[in-house]
Amino acid sequence: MPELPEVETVVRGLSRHIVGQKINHVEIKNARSFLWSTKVKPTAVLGHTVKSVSRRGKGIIINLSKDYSLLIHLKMTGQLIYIPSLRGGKPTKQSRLPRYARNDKGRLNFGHPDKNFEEEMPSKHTRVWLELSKGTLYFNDQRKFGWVKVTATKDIPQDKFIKTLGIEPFDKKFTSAFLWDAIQHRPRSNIKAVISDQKVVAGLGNIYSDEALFYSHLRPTRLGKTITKPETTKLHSAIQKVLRLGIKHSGTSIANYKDAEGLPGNMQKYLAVYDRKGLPCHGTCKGKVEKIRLNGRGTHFCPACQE
DNA sequence: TGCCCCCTGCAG
DNA sequence: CTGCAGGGGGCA
Repeated sequence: MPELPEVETVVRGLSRHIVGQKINHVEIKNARSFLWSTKVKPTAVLGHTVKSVSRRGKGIIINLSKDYSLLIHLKMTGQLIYIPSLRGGKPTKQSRLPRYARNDKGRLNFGHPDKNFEEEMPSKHTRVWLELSKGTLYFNDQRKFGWVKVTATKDIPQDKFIKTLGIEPFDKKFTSAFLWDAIQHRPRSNIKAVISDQKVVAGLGNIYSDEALFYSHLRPTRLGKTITKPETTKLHSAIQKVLRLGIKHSGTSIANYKDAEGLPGNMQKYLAVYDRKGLPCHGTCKGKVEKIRLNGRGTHFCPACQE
């Protein structure tokens, strides 16, 4: 369930490890996971070098030399994991990655709770992999919802996924006034639907929407037209607060999120309501977290302190 | 604007 | 074995 903090964590990890590396080979194990725009050939990326890695909403952009880019969406279960080439069972000097989770034998265990766990790469969920100069980048995706798309860099703004995205939550134009305006345009929608709409603000998914509403003391079911200006101001800062917290803790690993080094995030330990059904609210209200279904999504809130 | 679909794995 | 997990596209 990668949302903005998880995607940002992956992007930062990839930036550290794959920039400057050349793409030598692309292996496609699941055809539907690999797409290309009509203007480019799927082989266009071969022989090109990674210039930078960035993020737009929940989308990942790997910018290549010769003005090509890879646009990647992890959707629900996608992972982008970089493994350096091994020489004699040890990482080469230039590809050493001390942050990798290792088991007792010093083998990579991908942050698995079982110390002896060793996952094969490619795994049965690897849909695409890119062989780079010093290692391999694996795109794993259990549920096959995600994709890797080859595009010309100049066409990215017109890409059908990118062009629908709203404002970045850390853009200085994302103000409380902007959010107020968006809410006024959706008076009959519940507030959770507004803030998790990627066309409004890009990056909040189910987890961080529930968390932001908790910190702003707003019940997810509240209709847009009932939200006041002071509440909007609180919501605006809560959105930035929960996203920053998520990034600080390297994202939330509840199902299968892993960062670019195969390590899980820690944000699940700091969630106030998400995945805490029936547990006591962290506030002083003595309420218990409730879980309801809203907009077809599991929705968590504290009935005592969210009005 | 809300609901179904795309998929797979896992909890109940 | 059923239903749920939920990002986002597409459709009525």
